[in-house]
Amino acid sequence: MSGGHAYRDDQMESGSRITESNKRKERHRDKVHKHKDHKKDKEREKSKHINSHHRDSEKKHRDKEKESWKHIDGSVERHKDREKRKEEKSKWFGADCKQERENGFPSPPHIKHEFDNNDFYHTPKHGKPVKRGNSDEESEYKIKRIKVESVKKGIKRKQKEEYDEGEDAEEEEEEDQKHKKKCKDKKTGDIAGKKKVKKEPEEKWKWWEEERYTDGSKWRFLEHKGPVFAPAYEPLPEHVHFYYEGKMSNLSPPAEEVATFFSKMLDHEYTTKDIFRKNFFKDWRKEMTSEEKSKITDLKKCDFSEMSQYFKAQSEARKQMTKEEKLKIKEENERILEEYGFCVMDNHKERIGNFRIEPPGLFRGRGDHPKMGMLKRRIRPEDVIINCSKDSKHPKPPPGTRWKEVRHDNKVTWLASWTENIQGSIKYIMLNPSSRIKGEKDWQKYETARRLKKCVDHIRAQYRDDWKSKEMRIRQRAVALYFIDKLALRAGNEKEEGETADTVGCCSLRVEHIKLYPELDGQDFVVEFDFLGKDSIRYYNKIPVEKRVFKNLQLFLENKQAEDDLFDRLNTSILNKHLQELMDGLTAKVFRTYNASITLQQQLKVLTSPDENVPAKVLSYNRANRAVAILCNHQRAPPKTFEKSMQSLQSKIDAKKQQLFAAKKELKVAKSESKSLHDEKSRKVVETKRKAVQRIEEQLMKLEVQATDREENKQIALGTSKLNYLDPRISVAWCKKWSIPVEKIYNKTQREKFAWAIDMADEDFEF
DNA sequence: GTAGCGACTTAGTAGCTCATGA
DNA sequence: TCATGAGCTACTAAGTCGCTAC
Repeated sequence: MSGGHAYRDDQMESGSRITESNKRKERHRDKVHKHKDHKKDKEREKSKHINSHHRDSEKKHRDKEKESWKHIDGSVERHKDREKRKEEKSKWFGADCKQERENGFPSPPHIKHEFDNNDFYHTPKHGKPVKRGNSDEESEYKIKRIKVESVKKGIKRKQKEEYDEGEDAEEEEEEDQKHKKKCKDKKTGDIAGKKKVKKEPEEKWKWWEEERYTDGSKWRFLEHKGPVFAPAYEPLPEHVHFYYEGKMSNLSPPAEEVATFFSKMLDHEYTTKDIFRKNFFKDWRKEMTSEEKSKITDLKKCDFSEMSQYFKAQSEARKQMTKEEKLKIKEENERILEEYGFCVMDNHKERIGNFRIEPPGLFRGRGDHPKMGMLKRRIRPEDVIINCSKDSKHPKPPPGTRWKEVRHDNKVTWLASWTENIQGSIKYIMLNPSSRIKGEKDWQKYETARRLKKCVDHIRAQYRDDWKSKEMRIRQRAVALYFIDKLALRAGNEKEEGETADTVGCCSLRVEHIKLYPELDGQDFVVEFDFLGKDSIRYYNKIPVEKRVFKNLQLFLENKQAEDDLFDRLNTSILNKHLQELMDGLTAKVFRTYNASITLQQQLKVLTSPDENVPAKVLSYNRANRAVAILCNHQRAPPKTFEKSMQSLQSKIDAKKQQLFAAKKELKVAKSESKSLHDEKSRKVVETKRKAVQRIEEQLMKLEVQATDREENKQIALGTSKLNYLDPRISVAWCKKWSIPVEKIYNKTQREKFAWAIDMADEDFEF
């Protein structure tokens, strides 16, 4: 890794989402001259040569890799299997429909038995031992498997640990009993099945051992129940009022609904912001009757406090609900999850990520978003496009409504979509990260990053060479790439002005975002970055760069105003096109993935010491993770209760220290007693006291480690890098190498997402 | 080449849940 | 049993990037 990725404590100190008005002058976005000499420009022969040479080796590698994919692809076999599946499907369609009702999905025939490898999803590695009885029993068992899986994935997700076998046997039995009631016959079969479920751990579908589609399609069969819509607006009770100029006023239901959105946010900083208030008021007025419009003309004269109090009381009442009431709500949510939270994709029941349509409300843009406070309108079935397979049972729209469209596009992964009214962008209903479709993509992402590892030295050599190019566009590209590589900056697409907050990435950096220091704090050629990145999170960093980079930056800044683009002859499209030429599938964001993962791997090697115990090793892991989070600038607002929780942890530590002191004293006394008495009883007392001291020391150490970890994590978010940038196989390999339970670093959801890595990585895995 | 769109990933946080300790 | 707070999940905004039409 060139240059290394320096930790930036100063950045963390000052880093925060910037909300101050970062107004800038009308930006000079005119890039008339940008790339005007592009056609005339030709790549230097040398660079061409390097490129072509590199491309050759890349291609070889690519072909090799494609081959390896092909190996598990087996497209010919897939074709055969498809035929087979057709037959099976028609056979199933003729089958009785009882099962439809029983498992809650209308087309169980398509749900693949987890043991069945006789389908177009062919499992080459392990022919699973399947006990097959007569056909009746088999179909019975199929239903059972599906039910058990759904119960585990859905209702019991939170209570059950996937590696815990025996613990939840009672609950499992209960669920099994429920299921037994649903299945209408064959007592013997049920009992046999029940025993089986109790004894065998859940069989997870190992999609990573199966074929992938190579024709660009994402699925063959897709069936789901459609999205869940936001509940209809419930008007306020009679005694809750809105006041205008101190006078009670009744609002029409549409106006009242929008008013409730504002009143619910009254305690939030948003409602103090001018843009928010202005946008809200403008959109609110659109919902008013003409009478209301003429009456309510000034937001300052509006009093929402009674409404606000009502919602607070409601929220409080929810908290005070009895156990039974809470349980009832929980059960209802579980029922909805069970009904709408899953789909059937290519014979497997898969969890949907977000099956609820976003409810109406006020838009909460981040940073200085010009559209904050605008009304996010209610989405109706008529706005929603459903995507499913032709041969599936299509989801039904709510009574009296219709879908905007039902389409059957298997080149995409979404199940439903609609266009939101704030930015006009499309929103999707997609699968959960634990699904095959997301997992495959994730795995592929890390494989691309690993390919970059093989050619990164060459790419670095080339961009260093390009710093000397005669062409400005090439120099700019090379310097930008250096920043993306060294500092893990995002690509930085251009954004439509006035539509979103003013944030930038590498390619869209402006002159005002950097400062050059020929010498600073004893270091030469320092560049200071200060800009708002994604989500308006501040990026602040002072970094010494190579002389040539520094000189180039000086050149790029010549004759430019603060609001001008630093890289005026570069955009993400040009950069990615160039990267694509260097390596197939290479884009700017691959560098982030690569540098994050390689940093984790290196840091784990450096920080893990073999003699440490498990908590200390986990602390080392978190520190390695933290190094990546700092590199990627993943910040968070310090938790509101941070100081308090640190204080309470510190008092626990103090108490433990006192306890240890006392225990040591007792041990000393016991030792001297034992010395004088020389009997078995006193020796036993010494042993007990010694063990007590040891136990307390361990407890103290755990607390201290916890405190260190928490303190270091104050403003850093580890989750984002863990979920999106760190190849999970590195973490799994580390766990295996040091015998750390994987549960120590991944929670249940994360283990589900990374099931592929947990299964496939051994301790020797190298990124 | 570029603007716009569509599909997807990446991102921080509000609010809920559940474990823990008094 | 209850209060508290840490951890987790759901939510949805905000990015990236490829494709298409002009």
